[in-house]
Amino acid sequence: MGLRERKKRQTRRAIAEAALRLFAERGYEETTIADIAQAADVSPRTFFSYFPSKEDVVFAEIDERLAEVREGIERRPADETPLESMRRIVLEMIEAIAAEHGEYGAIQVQLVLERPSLQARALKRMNDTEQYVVERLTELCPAIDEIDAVVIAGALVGGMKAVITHCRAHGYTPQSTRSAVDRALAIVEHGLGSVPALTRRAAE
Amino acid sequence: MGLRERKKRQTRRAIAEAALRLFAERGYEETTIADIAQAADVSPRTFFSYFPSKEDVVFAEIDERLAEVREGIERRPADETPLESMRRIVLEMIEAIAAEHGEYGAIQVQLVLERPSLQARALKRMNDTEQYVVERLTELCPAIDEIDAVVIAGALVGGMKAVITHCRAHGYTPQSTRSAVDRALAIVEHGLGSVPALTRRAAE
DNA sequence: GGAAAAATTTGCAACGCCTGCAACTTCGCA
DNA sequence: TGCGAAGTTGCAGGCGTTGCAAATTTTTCC
Repeated sequence: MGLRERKKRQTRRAIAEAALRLFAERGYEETTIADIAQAADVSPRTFFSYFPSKEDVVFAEIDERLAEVREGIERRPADETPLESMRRIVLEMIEAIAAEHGEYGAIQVQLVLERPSLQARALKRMNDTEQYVVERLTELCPAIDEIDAVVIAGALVGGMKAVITHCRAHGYTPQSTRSAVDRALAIVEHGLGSVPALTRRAAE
Repeated sequence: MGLRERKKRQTRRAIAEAALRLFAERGYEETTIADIAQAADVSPRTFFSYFPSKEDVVFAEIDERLAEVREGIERRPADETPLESMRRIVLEMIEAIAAEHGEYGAIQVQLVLERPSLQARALKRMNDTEQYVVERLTELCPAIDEIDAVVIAGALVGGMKAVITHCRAHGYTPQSTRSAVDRALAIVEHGLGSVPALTRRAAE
């Protein structure tokens, strides 16, 4: 790797760290691109040659992690059922998303939970990985109905998103988060009909 | 209703229609707030006293419709199981979301499918109605576990969102969309394990 | 080692969204 | 008819974002 590439990586990192630090210190809206650029020792214009927008810098880390996970997912033992494979894939992704990365993980989570616009962006990303799940799914079972694949991915990702967000927002410990995820997977796999409270009549 | 209120309603409508017409004619990004204001015969500044942002004008109609649905939902016969009630609620909401409203319905859908930022906003709204589903659910079954409620809402809304988006993007007819929704509900209710293709081993 | 070529950074100007503010107009009510 | 409330408007300005061309740095090749 040449000097050029090394420097670019370094600059990218400097910008991201400066941005997250400032966001933590004085808030997201209160930090301008100019502030970030100054803190990272680059020109404001350069910021945009590394990140397409101010919002993207918040998701840079998690995106890298997700990309790694996707690469690792390509090779899976072929002797498990598609359902088992999907469970694995989902768990690995959750691991990547839910783990606190570096020292700024908590800040990123807090920012996303607080700012509606960041939340929207996060949901968009979630939606994009849902597309990925559809592709992986149709690859695992080529005979599957298109609608089925779409629905399964939607319900799976939707359910997982819901638990994780809930656990995050309510300060669950990693352990309780994990057991909540297990519970969520079970519900999605066995159906809403398997939840007793749902099929009991309200009369009492 | 006094003159004042009537005029406001009228102005709001004028702005929304002008905006959607211009979006359709020359594109979303190609239309500025100034253009919309001029077409609606108000000052640019006034636009923002009716809609908080340019994006919101795209969702104004659907938001109104959803609000109506929510009001109608409050009163449900108490002799059905929560699961049945949820199905009704979901179907009514889908009806509201999926139907083409007025002459601009198709344009709104197209805009949202095309523009990533609008897609993100749409997902955020979806997420908000998911919160509503959680509330309604815990109301229907007060004894339900918190996590269960969150997961169920997430899977339900996630699955529905996935089918509808897919049908929309692929130009399904209303009939085939409806049957796809039924299929989706069945999958979510009975669980992914009920889909044969998923539990068959890949070996053949 | 040095010059040409390629990639990167930078400053500049501009556009468009959005907001706060203060003046102005319109409406409702007594 | 006049007063207060509500709504509209213009203005000034901040901020994110982009295109462009000049300046700088890195690579490549002689």
